[in-house]
Amino acid sequence: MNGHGRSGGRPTLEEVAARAGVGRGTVSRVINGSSKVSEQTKAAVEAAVTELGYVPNRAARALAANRNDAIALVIPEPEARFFAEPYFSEVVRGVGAALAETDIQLVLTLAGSDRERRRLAHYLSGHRVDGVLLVSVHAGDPLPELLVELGIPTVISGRRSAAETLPCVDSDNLEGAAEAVRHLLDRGRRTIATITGPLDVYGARCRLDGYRQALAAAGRPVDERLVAVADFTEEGGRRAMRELLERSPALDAVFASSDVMAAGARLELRAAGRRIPHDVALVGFDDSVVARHMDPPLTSVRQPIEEMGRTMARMLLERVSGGRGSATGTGGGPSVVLQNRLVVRESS
Amino acid sequence: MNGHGRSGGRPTLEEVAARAGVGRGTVSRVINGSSKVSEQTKAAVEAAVTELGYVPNRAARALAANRNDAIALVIPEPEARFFAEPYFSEVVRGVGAALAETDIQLVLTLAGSDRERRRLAHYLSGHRVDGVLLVSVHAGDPLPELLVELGIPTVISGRRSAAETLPCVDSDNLEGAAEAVRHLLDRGRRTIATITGPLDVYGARCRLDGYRQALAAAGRPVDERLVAVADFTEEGGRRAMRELLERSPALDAVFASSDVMAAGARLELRAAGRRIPHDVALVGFDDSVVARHMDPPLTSVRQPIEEMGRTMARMLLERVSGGRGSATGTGGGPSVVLQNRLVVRESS
DNA sequence: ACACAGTGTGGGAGCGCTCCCACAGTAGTC
DNA sequence: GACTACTGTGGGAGCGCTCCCACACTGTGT
Repeated sequence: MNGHGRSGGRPTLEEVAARAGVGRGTVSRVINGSSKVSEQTKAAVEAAVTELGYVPNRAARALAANRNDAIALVIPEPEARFFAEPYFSEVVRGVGAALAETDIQLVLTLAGSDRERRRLAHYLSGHRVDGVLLVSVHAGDPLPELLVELGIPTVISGRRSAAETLPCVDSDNLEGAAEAVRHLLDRGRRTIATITGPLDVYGARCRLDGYRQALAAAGRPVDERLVAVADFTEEGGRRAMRELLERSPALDAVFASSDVMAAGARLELRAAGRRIPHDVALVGFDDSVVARHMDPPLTSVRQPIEEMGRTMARMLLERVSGGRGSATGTGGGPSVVLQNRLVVRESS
Repeated sequence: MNGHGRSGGRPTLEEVAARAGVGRGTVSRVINGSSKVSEQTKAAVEAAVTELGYVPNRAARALAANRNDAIALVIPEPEARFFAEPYFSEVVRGVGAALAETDIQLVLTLAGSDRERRRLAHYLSGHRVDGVLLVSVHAGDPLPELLVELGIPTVISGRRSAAETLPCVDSDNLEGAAEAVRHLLDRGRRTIATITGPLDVYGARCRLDGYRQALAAAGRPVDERLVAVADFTEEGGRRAMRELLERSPALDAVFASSDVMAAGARLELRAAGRRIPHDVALVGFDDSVVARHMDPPLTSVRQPIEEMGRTMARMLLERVSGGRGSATGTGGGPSVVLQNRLVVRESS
């Protein structure tokens, strides 16, 4: 095509500038949509860009501007759970939607094992992303602190405690659980058990509190033998259900803190010869695909997960770009709580 | 905090060099594990690196070396299918495993809609990845050609036709399907229908061929009314099953080209009052989680999907780094075909 | 006439690295 | 003792951007 120098290579800013008959700075301004450029020059530059098929070199941009145009979605779970739990797919979708309009890349990071966690920490300390979305954080997790130390803007989903310092998006777990229990009471159930998530997850604890409060509000005593702690897995739900049946054979309803655990519970109930909902009513949490496909279809508390993902991403973007001007950094910020909704199906 | 200059910043190569009392070049050599550096200097540099907590700046490296240390896994499917179809999770796992040892980042790209495809094409022409893994390519897809044009090393999974030009990893679809059908014949089934994937997917066509060949080999005529084309979705499988039942009410076995379609078929069979496997035997393909959790558990052809992912990644890495030395580029390369295995469960 | 604030614009400096050329040192050869 | 042939090493030159300062030019007010 052309003689010397570059030839095969992709066009650079400088070449676009030459073509448009302007300076490098001007092209950069046009590309970044910023400040004052006359309509005329702008048009000329844009023409040159299309003619040459110019695409900015991301590495150069990152180096010069000291940013990465990338954020990480960190999911501290093993791969298996990531795919098994539809929760994550919705988060990813929401985050993706919020990012679609921007030129920001999403880096998905699973870190289930300790080894992977270390790799991740190393990766993050390389400052290769401008911000981090942290999903499903357990209580003792050192990751959030690390991020604060590194000064990387972070938004987490699900506060770690009542006094969360990081900006955070949550659903109203307590009220959602309470609604589920009220629904069971309304249906005339008398002995309502619950299967909780791991209690070092704040959200799981809130759901348990919702269960307790709803019972208390209805003037029912809370029998601790009706509470079984599990771990959000199907197998855990199964084990918990077995325990519950042993301890309180007379139960006639179960509120599980996740659909997947409800699926486990269902298997165990069926094995024990209990019919759903005739003998035992079952309610889950998440309203995931699992819920709709269960037999019978599962009543479940629907979290606006996708919206949560979208909100998180938007909050993070604001901090990332806001942080450049103001000195906001990682500092504590607003928290958003979204409402849940009970979806009633045949299992209750 | 500070007015100008570095101070707050992360350590640079130069600082490490100063600390170790060597030159920039030497540090670079140590970091990249390359060529001749005396043991002594090497140790000094490594000490400086740990003391300073040095982590290379990836953007600078990418800019200078003209590479990205990132490859893309492109999945031309909408998000919903990506999560619904366990196939992809296994691919991701395999690819992840192969990349775990390297310092190469995996960029996951879903491109279901046309709009997303265009974004992807634009992204790729920005040369932001060193190579591309292409999964589930349809016949008329322009993406592979684009990649060849851009000179980006590519490995695809599932050849597009018998005469695939790109390096490619495949499972033996034909033989897998044939084995499934032989198994049904062995069980004494006489009227075996099949639900295929979209026939512009070469692998789907191979499975259909396997079905035909197995029947032919057993001296059975192939009745075209026993073949229904679907699209790898549950709903598609359902529709296909309905068709089949209408056209050939006497069928006593179904081979579905994917587990998800088999799940759809099962719903429809059940709705029609056919018992599985008593009235109709059912076999799927993929041996995904769905298969194990179905009621009754589904006999299925197990593809070594994770291994396929691993193999693809390894092939790509070889081309990416090999391509730097030799002039290999994107050119045609070896293709690998892995064996499948029938997993027999209660549905047949 | 002068100063003075605006608006566009060009281009230098520099981001942190890799590449590679030049050169010192050491060792082997005539 | 001067030659070549290494092996390590230092550091210049860029990679393609963004940032920002300097410099036209235009106006407006005195």
